[in-house]
Amino acid sequence: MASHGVRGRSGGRPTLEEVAARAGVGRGTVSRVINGSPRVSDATRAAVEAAVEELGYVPNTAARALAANRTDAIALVVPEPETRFFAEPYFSDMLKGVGSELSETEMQLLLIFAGSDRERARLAQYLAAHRVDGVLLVSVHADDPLPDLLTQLEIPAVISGPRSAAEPLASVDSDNYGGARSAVEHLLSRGRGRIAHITGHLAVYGAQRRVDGYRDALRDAGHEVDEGLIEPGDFTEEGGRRAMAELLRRHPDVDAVFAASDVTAAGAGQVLREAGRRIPDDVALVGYDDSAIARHMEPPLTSVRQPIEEMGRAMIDLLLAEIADRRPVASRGLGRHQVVLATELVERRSS
Amino acid sequence: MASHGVRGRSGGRPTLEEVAARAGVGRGTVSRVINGSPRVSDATRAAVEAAVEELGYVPNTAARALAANRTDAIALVVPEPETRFFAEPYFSDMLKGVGSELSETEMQLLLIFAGSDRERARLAQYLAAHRVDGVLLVSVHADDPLPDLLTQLEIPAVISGPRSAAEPLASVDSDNYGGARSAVEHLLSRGRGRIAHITGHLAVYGAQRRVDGYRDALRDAGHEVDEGLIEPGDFTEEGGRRAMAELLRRHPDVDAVFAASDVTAAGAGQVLREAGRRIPDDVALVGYDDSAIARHMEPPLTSVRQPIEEMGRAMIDLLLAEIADRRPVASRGLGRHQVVLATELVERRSS
DNA sequence: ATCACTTGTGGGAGCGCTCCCACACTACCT
DNA sequence: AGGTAGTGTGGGAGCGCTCCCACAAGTGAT
Repeated sequence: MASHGVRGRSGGRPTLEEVAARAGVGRGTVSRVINGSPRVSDATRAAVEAAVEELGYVPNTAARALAANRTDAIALVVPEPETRFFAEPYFSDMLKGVGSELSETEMQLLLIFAGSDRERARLAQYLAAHRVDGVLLVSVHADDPLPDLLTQLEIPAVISGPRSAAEPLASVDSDNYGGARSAVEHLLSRGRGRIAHITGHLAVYGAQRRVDGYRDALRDAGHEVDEGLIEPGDFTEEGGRRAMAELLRRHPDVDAVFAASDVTAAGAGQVLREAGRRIPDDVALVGYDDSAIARHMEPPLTSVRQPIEEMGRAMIDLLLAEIADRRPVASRGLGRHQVVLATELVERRSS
Repeated sequence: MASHGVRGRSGGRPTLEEVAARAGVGRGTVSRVINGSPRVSDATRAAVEAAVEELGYVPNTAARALAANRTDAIALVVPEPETRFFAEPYFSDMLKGVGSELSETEMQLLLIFAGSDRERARLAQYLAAHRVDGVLLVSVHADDPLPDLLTQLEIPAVISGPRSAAEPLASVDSDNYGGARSAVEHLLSRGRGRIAHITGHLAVYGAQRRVDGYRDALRDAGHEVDEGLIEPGDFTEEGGRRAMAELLRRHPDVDAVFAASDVTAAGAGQVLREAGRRIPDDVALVGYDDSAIARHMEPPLTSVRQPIEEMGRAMIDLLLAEIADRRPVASRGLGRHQVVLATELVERRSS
């Protein structure tokens, strides 16, 4: 029976109640000050803040989470193994943007890898326990069940790269269509007339939009689109090699190639060189992503850059808005839930 | 599949109490089953498990954290900016080891960067709120206040790379002394007699131990140690260049160099080449870390490899033990709190 | 003077768990 | 017969917050 009377006062960390006693106010008032409510007089606020300072009070997150039913944490879910995460600068930039935007807030960021089946099962459990207020989904494949799981659990989520034009989740993307256009227009302005396109994996919506941009750029410049010059790839280096070989076989007169990714362009470049074509003299080459590989290729690769860091920031903005919105459950307006950011063509010696 | 809505009062997630009602037992019994207590009869356990399944019950982490005063989360604190984190394979390997070991448990891993002052302030706040049960500290500088903060807050912590021989925190390290010895012994066995050492930053304990290993290997082989052949560096490439230039000036007869890191070795290699020395013909070169750069140098660099992934696993093991230990507060035995893992010399063409 | 607001404040009632004490029951001694 | 363990089990008492209702005191219109 003596066990509790002592414990609170002398023992561990100070509680709200102790701060209240010290400041000579009620528990509710301290809570209001801590949470920045405007309905507190200046004098009271000062008294409470002094007590907080003196006692070194730090709110107990668990208690807050339990009472308020929120966690003040969001997760960045990477449906890839750690290895790829570290290999691709995409994630590093994204994380930088997300981190910088989040540092303005009280929110905590969790990084969760869901590459293996086991990790995915763990993630599902984690989400079911509602241990985060929202989720950032990057690099999601079209058939991934994760987005639907999130919808079902009613967890706010933002996806980078919508899965289709009708993506129900809030999303942030770069302007794939415009980026592709700028690449093709650049090649046209350099006097190239037989411009081929090696696509990305066409199950990815962004890859489709790049094809659309390619077609429209040609059409608007008065060229007719030769569908034979569009060769399907899959974003990989090997895919680039295969597609380029096929293009050279069917269309030996090709004088420019726009590849849907830098690594694809790298693969295409190898095949071109092996076939004795000089870059850019015989065939101009343009990639996409402006990754490190673009700068290190020989010759350095012209490429379409996406503002990845900015995309990370935009995702956070959307997600925080979504989380704040979740009170009026009915009013899920289809407002500004899709953000598209402009790309930029970085010209180098390959074109 | 039928989620709930029948028994649940107002549509939220099922609670312990609801599971108890469904299984026809008391709240305490369900808690015991959930937490794997052995003091439950098989029949009761089965009934509870069935109810959990039917209701799709998932424990509320916040409530658990509040009642039990633990979070089931640990943090991996990286006192570096994100950029370096991604640049160095060290962290990637470490994270892999940590993640794999942790996936056996219910623990959640948080990745926290504390490169800037602002991030550090945030981290301090975070730790003061006791939002994690323990902390993994990697790549800590000797004068970092973080370890002491953790001690003061009584948060279990494990450090990679002790700050001194008297490191009070539990620590995991690779055998810097033995690694250095093996490098020097290898050079001796290749018939080299004038072996120089470019050190790491000597404020780092591990760098000192490598110097010790260098000295003892020579001494034990019957050579006398020429202190002039020990040139201070700082783990960087530029430091390697500077130190090598100095060595060549003072000791033109040097026929082997053991550098405290691969990048240092790379810097030294440049200077050697510029001075017209061939590697390994005129001067043999050995690095430390066995990083990607070692494989990509010309000629490929012999290097001492540290088992980083395994170090990550060992850190988790130590930390979990420390966390489990914290109940008998008095019995802070100075048991096996220091783990040292063996290194391995990877021989390549530079020696 | 009354009424109707507004502003600031105190504190009760939970949130969903874990901990632990009390209480059956059983089994096996004396 | 009574004692003395040991095993399962139920449920009270919190953990430290937020939410919200009640209420005092002030302000202005009637």
